[in-house]
Amino acid sequence: MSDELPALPWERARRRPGPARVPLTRDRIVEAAFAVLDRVGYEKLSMRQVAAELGVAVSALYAHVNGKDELLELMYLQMYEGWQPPVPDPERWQEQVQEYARTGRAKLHEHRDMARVAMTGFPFSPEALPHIDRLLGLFRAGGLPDRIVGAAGDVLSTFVNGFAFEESMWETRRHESNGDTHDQSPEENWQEMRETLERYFSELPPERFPNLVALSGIVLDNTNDDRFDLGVEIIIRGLASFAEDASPAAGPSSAAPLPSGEPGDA
Amino acid sequence: MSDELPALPWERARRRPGPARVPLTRDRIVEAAFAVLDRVGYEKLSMRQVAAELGVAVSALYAHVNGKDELLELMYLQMYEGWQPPVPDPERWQEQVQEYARTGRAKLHEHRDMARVAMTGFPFSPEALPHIDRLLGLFRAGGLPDRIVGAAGDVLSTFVNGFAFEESMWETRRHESNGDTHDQSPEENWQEMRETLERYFSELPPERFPNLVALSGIVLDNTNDDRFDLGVEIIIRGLASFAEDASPAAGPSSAAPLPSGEPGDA
DNA sequence: ATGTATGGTGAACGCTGTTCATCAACGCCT
DNA sequence: AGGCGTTGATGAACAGCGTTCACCATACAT
Repeated sequence: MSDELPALPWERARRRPGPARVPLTRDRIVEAAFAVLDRVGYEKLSMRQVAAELGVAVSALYAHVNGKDELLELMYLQMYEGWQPPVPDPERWQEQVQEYARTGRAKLHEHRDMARVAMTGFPFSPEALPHIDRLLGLFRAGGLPDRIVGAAGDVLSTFVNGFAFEESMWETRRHESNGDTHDQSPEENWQEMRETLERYFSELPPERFPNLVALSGIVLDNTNDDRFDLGVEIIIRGLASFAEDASPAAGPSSAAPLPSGEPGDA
Repeated sequence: MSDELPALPWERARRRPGPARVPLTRDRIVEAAFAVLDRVGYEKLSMRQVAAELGVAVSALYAHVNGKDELLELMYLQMYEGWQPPVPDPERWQEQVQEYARTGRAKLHEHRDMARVAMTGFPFSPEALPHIDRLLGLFRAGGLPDRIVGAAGDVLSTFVNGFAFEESMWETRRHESNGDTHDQSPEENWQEMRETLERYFSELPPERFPNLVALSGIVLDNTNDDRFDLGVEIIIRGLASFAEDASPAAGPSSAAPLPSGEPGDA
């Protein structure tokens, strides 16, 4: 972008002809991988496609990245980069958890099929340790007993990832059946799919599926965002019921003990 | 099994020589796929391996199964076959949910990497509708308001699948690093891995990861089963806090209204 | 100007899912 | 009994995948 000017004659001798060669780096590879992912989806994301995106031979990638697994993990890590759970405020820990979960899902929505990339990799990497530690700190600030805190992380992260994963599945299903009809916004498309599903459920034989037909209207009225928030709220209420102060489930908590005296930034 | 007797001479003319040819069926293919899965794991499960397991050409499979995706879905469905949520007992719905989740995980553990097969397929298939309907019935029997019931299914199934999925990931990691050391039982192996992890966490710099080191002992003392049960309990408590009778989180519930008058078997 | 190291190239290997023309065996009908 | 049609397995092929390796061109240091 900065080399578009015609090269001066004496520079000709120093610069090689053709477009200026930007060096290949891990970051550029990851960036290209995201571009390919957004364009073709997880299933067709391949080393060759990434190389093509960069105008480079496949084998060149392997000088910077150990393999496809590592590339996927790099994407996963880059997604988390710069995102940290908030510094715990014991008065507001429930809202903080809600918001944490919401932006977690939002991050997974930043790129197509990102939830599937996240599921691919090994769940534990050293780079994620600060993140995990702060999340645990958030739960401890809520007054949860230590033996609950670990399970809290399990439940919450499983839900966020799993929910986004299912959304990703619906999305690719939509792509498969819809072909290339770009005439609708994604929102309209979701809406149409919800209506189709609602009709399908409501036309089910009520004697065989009494609960499905009874719930078809209520459940499918909700947007995905509402369903997600509700799920998180269920989890938070369950957690709150273990909190060592009182104020279990109902109403906003008033105060929580054990702020676990952690400084804001280590 | 019934054709092992030496063939009578006049039968020789009718039966073709060599081993009696059992016809290829979907069920036999799925069975072979499970055998391959258990032996080599999800990553190396391929159509060719399944065909080899049956002593058959790859292309023969495609006469009975539409493709690999369908085969995986058949495996997924077969896993659920004959498993139904219990008929709801409003007095005991919380224990029923616990038990339901437990046997769900157990089913996913019946075959290696089964959780990954489950994640692969599309989450909704008509064959699973009775199962889902009964699960929803269980939640409704607990007195949960309708708008919660759908989210309840989300949270619970996401946790069960996600938890088993992570276990599967740890398992394949163990296989990769361990190579072929069959000298330990899986239990000892898990134990050893837990100890390694606990040591790793406890040796982390406490000023950077105060919560991780503080929790390293407590969390890792628990077996996977305990962590799973605890997660389910968190979810159940969260659900119970929405129940329309009283008795929210603490203590065993005494009675629940709205049995939703559903007959045991349609 | 020569040498050397860094890093991209292209071809190859072995694997994958899937398709297709071929062909053998079986039951049925005359 | 003999021919025929159908069913269903076969093997070869195609396109694509992840990964490796000998080669080579460029850029810098001597």
